[in-house]
Parts: sequence; structure tokens; C-alpha cells
Amino acid sequence: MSRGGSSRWCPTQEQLVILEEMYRVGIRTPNASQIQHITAQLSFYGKIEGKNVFYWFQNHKARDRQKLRRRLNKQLQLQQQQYHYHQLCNHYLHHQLHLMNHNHNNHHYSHDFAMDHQSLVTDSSSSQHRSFYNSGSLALFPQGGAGEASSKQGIDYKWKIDNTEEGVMEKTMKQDWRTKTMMEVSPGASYWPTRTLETLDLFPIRERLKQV
Amino acid sequence: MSRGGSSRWCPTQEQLVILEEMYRVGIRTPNASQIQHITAQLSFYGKIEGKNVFYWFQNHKARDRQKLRRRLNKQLQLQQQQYHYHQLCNHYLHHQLHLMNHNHNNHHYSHDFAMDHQSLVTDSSSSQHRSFYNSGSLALFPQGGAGEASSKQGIDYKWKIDNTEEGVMEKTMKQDWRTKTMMEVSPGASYWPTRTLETLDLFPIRERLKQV
DNA sequence: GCAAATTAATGATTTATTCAAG
DNA sequence: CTTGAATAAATCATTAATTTGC
Repeated sequence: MSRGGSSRWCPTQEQLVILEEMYRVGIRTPNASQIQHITAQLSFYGKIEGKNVFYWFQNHKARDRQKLRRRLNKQLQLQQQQYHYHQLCNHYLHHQLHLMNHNHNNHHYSHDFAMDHQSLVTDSSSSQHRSFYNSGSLALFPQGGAGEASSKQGIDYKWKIDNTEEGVMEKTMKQDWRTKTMMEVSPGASYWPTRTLETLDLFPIRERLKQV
Repeated sequence: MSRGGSSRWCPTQEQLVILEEMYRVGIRTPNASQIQHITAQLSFYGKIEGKNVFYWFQNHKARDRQKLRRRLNKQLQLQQQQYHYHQLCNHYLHHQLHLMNHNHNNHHYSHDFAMDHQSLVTDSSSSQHRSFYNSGSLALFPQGGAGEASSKQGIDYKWKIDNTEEGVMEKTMKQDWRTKTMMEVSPGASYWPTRTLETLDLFPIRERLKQV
């Protein structure tokens, strides 16, 4: 835009201060009448339109969230980086020992901890080492050589997960896995929860509540 | 269910520890094959089915979010309660003074700060006092008696906002202000953003990027 | 100092996702 | 399952900060 003013609203400092204050005390998505009020009042301090107020709250909210998310992600990454291999090992061992002492009612353990410990870093078939710290991925399960229990089911999978941040995680996993599952899984496995026949909800027990 | 076991899966502590660890490092919504792997591996520690794994992640994720939200709400509430009236006053005054000194390029101020300060607590027409702290609401704007600038636009609104928590706020504001606004606002005001004609995006300049 | 060049902020739009009603 | 309202996310675009070479 050439004549008149600039092509976009440029809030005066007073307007900004007040908007920020309103945001701080909780306003996030003002409705029409609120926007009208705000606009009217802020016009005291300079040219302003309703859309400016609307957009300002939209953007401020979004960028607040963004900042928060970035902080959290950075923190997570740090935590995970600082979580060195031997700490994980110790943690795992500790739990195993603990459980050894307290949870003997259901199961018997035929494997030894040296094996478990080893399996955290070593691929038993290839002897290729990867540390959690360097690879950014993590092997959680004991692998192979566990005798009866393990061989009974032929468990030999290696389980690796990407150590990516939450945001990406959430994004890439948004698919209806249930339909996918039905295609992928061998039909014999009673894998999927047996659903009761869908009946119409003629008389809902109670109204759907918003979670807080 | 009476014979066999209990009617629902009761995770062993090992299973729980591993599930929690997997959750901690980022797994949220495992897909079919992931669930198969997890189930197979966890069956080493006790009876378990795929649906158990599926439901566990579903529930854990949901309850995590819930917890987070509650914490945030509580914090917000606390912050707002601790924000005493006189602090707000000082803050406001401070900014006004600051702006007095640094922002004279755009506007002229014909009202004095004693008035502004006063207006924070006093309704000029009724002399009835309310503190922010006691009423849970907040008056941000100078009121009346501002001479030229104010009378020029006939600004005399009193602006009060509910000091409720985020959740409630969000609830009551769910309406498209744009359509509403068009109905409510006097037609003369160039209030709504002038949209350029929409053209089809036949050849997107570049792929859409994900935010990090 | 200062003005072009570069970068960071942020106002404005568009696109995608979510949620619920029909 | 479809649709509409509402909102969040992503992106575009302009302005302010900042840097840089003189």
C-alpha cells in the first residue's frame, strides 16, 4: 500500500501493554462483543480495527504455545542426552533386582541379569555395538538366549524407536491404526479386542463432559 | 469372571516399568506391528494381550494430558490470585510513565495520570469502589473526563472481564466472531479484513513444512 | 554515524484438525 | 458418514531490529 498509512496495523505501546495485560489475566479468544469493546477502548490510543484485535489474540496465543512447546522439547532433548547409557543400565538393573525380591508370585525367571545387561547394548547376532547416547535410539528388551520362556514364543525381535521429540512423534502417528491393524496382523492371533456389537445410544447415561 | 484369572489384565511390575519407560522416551500411539512386538516381549513377564498394550498407551496418554492440564490450570489460578490489586496499579502506572517519556511521536495525551490511576479503582459516576483483588474483575481503561481525545470519540465504556480460569474462558468464547461481528457492528465501520479473491493453488510454491 | 543488507518479530491469511450435530 | 463451526497450525508478508561495510 502506498498512500495513506502502512499496509498493516502497528500497535502503539499503550495498546500493546493493555493487550498483553488482558492476555495475562486470561483472555485468549475474545468473542465479537468483547472484541468490539476492546477495539473501542484501544482506539483511544491510536488507530485500530476489530480484526487487529482478533488477529493479535490468535497470534499471541499461538506463539505462546509455540514457545512453551519449544522449551519443553529442548528440555526433553537435554534430559535424554544426559541420560547416559550406564545410567539406563543401572536403572534397569536396579528394577530387575527389586522385582526379583518382590514379585515372585506369578513367574519364574530362567534368565540371568548378565544376559539382560548385555542385551541392552549388544546385538547378539551381529555383535555390532550401538550406545543409546550415540545412536539416539534405545533397545529396551532382553534379546535371545533366555531359554524356555523366550524360545517358547520365538521372540527375537529387536525393538528400536526413534528418539525424536514429542511434536514429531505425535504428528507422524496420526493414522487410524485399527484398520491398518486388521490388514497387517495374521488372522489367527486373537489380537484385537472383541468388540460388542454396536448398539444405538438411545438413552445416553449422561451428557458428555468436557475434561478439565 | 470366576475361574482362571481376574477379569482384566493386571500388569506385572516389570511390564509396567517397561511400558512407562517406553512412554517416557516418546512412544504414544504404537502401530499394529509395534504393539505386536511389545506384546510378545512383555509376555515374557506375564500374561498379556495386544489390546492391553493398546489400551494402556491410550489411557496413559490421556491421563498424562489431563494431569498436565490440571497443573497448568492450578498454576494459572494461583498466579491470578497472587496478583494483588496494588501490584496491578503500580504496573499500570509504571508503564504509563514509561510511555509518557518514550512514545510522543504518534499521539498527544490530554488526560493526566492521576485520572488514569483513579479510574483503576473508582467509577467516576458512582464513586463506588471495587478492588481487583476483591471483585475478581479488572478495569483497564481510563474513564471519562479526558477532554478532547476522549470526547472526540465519545468513549465512555466501562470494561470488565471475568477473571475466571482458562478452561471456562475457552468454553464461553466458542463462537465465530466474524459472522457475528458482521451482524452486530454498524455497517459503516470498515471492520472486517478485506479479503483478496481466492485463487486456486495449482502449483504450490513449496511443500508445506512442519513446525519444530 | 549511516544506509544497504540481513535477520528477527509479528500482523494477516490460508490450510488442517477437531468436535459435535444431523 | 457427512457437514459445519470453531480453533490450531502453518505460512505468507511486512515491519522493526540488527549487523555490516564504508
